[in-house]
Amino acid sequence: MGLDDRKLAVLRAIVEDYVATQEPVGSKALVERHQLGVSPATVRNDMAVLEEEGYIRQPHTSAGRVPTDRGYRLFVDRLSRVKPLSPAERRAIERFLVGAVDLDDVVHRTVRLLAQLTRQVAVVQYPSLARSKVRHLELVPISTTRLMVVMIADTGRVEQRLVELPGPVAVEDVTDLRRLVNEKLVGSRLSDTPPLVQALVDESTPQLRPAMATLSSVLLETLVERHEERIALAGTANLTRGGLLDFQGSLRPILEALEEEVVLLKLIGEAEPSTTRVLIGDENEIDNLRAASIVSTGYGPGSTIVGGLGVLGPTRMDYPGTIATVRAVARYVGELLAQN
Amino acid sequence: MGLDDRKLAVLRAIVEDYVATQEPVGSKALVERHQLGVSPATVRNDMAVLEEEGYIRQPHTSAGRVPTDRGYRLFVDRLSRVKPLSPAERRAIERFLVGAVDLDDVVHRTVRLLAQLTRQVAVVQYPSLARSKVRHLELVPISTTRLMVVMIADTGRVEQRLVELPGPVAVEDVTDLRRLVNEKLVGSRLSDTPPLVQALVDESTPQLRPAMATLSSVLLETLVERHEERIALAGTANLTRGGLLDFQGSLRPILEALEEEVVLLKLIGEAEPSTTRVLIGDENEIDNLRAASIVSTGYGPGSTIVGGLGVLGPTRMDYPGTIATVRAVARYVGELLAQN
DNA sequence: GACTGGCACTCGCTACAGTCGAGTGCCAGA
DNA sequence: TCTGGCACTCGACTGTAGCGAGTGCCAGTC
Repeated sequence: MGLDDRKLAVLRAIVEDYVATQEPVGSKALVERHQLGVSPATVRNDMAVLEEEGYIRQPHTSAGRVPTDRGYRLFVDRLSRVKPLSPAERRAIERFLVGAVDLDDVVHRTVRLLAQLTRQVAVVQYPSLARSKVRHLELVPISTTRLMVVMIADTGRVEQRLVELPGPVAVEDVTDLRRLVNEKLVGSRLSDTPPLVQALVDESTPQLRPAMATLSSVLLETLVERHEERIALAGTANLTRGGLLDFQGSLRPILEALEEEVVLLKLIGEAEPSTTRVLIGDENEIDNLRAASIVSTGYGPGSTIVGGLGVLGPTRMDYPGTIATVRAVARYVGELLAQN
Repeated sequence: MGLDDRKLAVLRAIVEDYVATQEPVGSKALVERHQLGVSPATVRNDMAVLEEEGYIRQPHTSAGRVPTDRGYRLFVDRLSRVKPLSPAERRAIERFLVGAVDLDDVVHRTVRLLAQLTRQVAVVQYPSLARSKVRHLELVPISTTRLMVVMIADTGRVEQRLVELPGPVAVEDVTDLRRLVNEKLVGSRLSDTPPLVQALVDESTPQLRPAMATLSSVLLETLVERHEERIALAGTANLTRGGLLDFQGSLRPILEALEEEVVLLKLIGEAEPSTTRVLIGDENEIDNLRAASIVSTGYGPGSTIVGGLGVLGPTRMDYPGTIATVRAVARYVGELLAQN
């Protein structure tokens, strides 16, 4: 029941042709377009086996074959090598590199670039706060009882939050607070801060304690507990390529899923170093995305990972090309971040 | 050739029925469902006139009538009154009010609320920087030659930008810079700052001048010239309601337009006080949105306007209901902003 | 003069039958 | 083990026919 080399070649040919033409592929067309060295009849026999094993299926009798999710999986794992990028793509990536002024700018450029190169929906997670270190905390008095706290992370992310103090606080006290939190927190990972933040409250003078208590609880709440993840999205219009054949006629579930940040984070936010994750159709845990595939990876300066990025498209997707592009973009973004 | 009352009533009935059923409406069905007090034949004559005048049209001979963009326009201008909100809607809006911690939070909640209530695509512009006043400018040294400048506006918006200085600057000099820019700029409208910023450079000591020059050019460039407008979007999945009948079969142009911030800003960002703007189909200047209508208005604390919000949907839209909802949401958001 | 009922006509939609052809499974033979 | 041949399946397409919603027009009525 093992699949011999020719059967694998047949599967590969089916996947490639189907991805290219979007039409079920038959035995005759297959031998014409690929040098398989055997007759259509033989290919048919191979196809019968592949179908039995669940790698391909027939939309209906007397139609060609179409890869199943399982077929794509085998293709990705064993039958394809990563395509080298074209010079044009390489240039496009480099061109986008220059002139980014800002983390926001970098993320937006990246997500658009990714959408454009892969012609799919692109998703980029902002550097995760949980994986960032505090570079600076700024406290800006808005009124006597209100403070704007601005956190600048080493990844370039800036988050702010309004803090409603329990009572009025003098300007000099704000200065003290600022000094204290910076002394204690700068340089530490946000995910490691809870004990430090607690210590801050404990060590405060009685005068500062109430303010420090609210401040620290806000810090914990916004920056650590429900860690403010952010996401950028682009290329949704690419979903309409290939008419209504992909995604079985309705974009609705896909569009709904794309609006849920939580869902997207789950998909691209769980990146591991230097791996590219490919989720094909059913492998996906989100019901709305059963008709889609996701290719994602982590990015970050050097070999550390601060966030994820990836693309989403129909299961009928050019996996080798997409994987190559996603990896390349992630690497470039990493370099860009390392420069700062 | 003026339209008498009954003809207007017929038009109104056609619009209402078509919006409700999404099907061309015929003379017989019309007299059955509305108390017009005349026979189908009479209605047919009226329809013929309405068609001649360009308010309705027939998709094909022997089909019912469908309103044209011009018909909708007449309906909106003269035949509909703003629907009062249902208690449920009112409650929904109020419920969303409480618990917003942040400008970001407010904007996101608003856009989701709007999408949910109108069942259309919702767009909310962040308070425009051009219409905000500077509340505070913070300069945070990132390295000796790099400064993070954080601007906090009175509307709650916070923008940051990395500044690459021409040479190293001492910490005390940063303190001076900070004091100077705040003294000069706090309280002023961003759109009015260019001369002030120029003055800042002129009045600087020779020691500070190079740094101040770069700083001020960055300020001008990011905050004034290409005034960093931001936009939030929600409810794209609502585009798929009504199958493919709306938007003549393809969502692509719509989705493309929605990705262009510039386009959206043009649509909802040009708000005038206390007016609700309705753009119907062709009236729209963006080609991609010829099949869509936009209902938008301005919002802001009190009677001032700091940004725009609105929804986008098919021309076949419940205008009275949508207008009411958009207005109500804008008013509530304004109140919310006034509290801060 | 305005409205109405009646009538012939239009034309999209659906159902049905027939044809075509791509593609298959199977089998006997090399 | 592969191949050529053959019968079979079934979706896609075409053409025809009947149905019915809806129209425009006209003669008649109030």
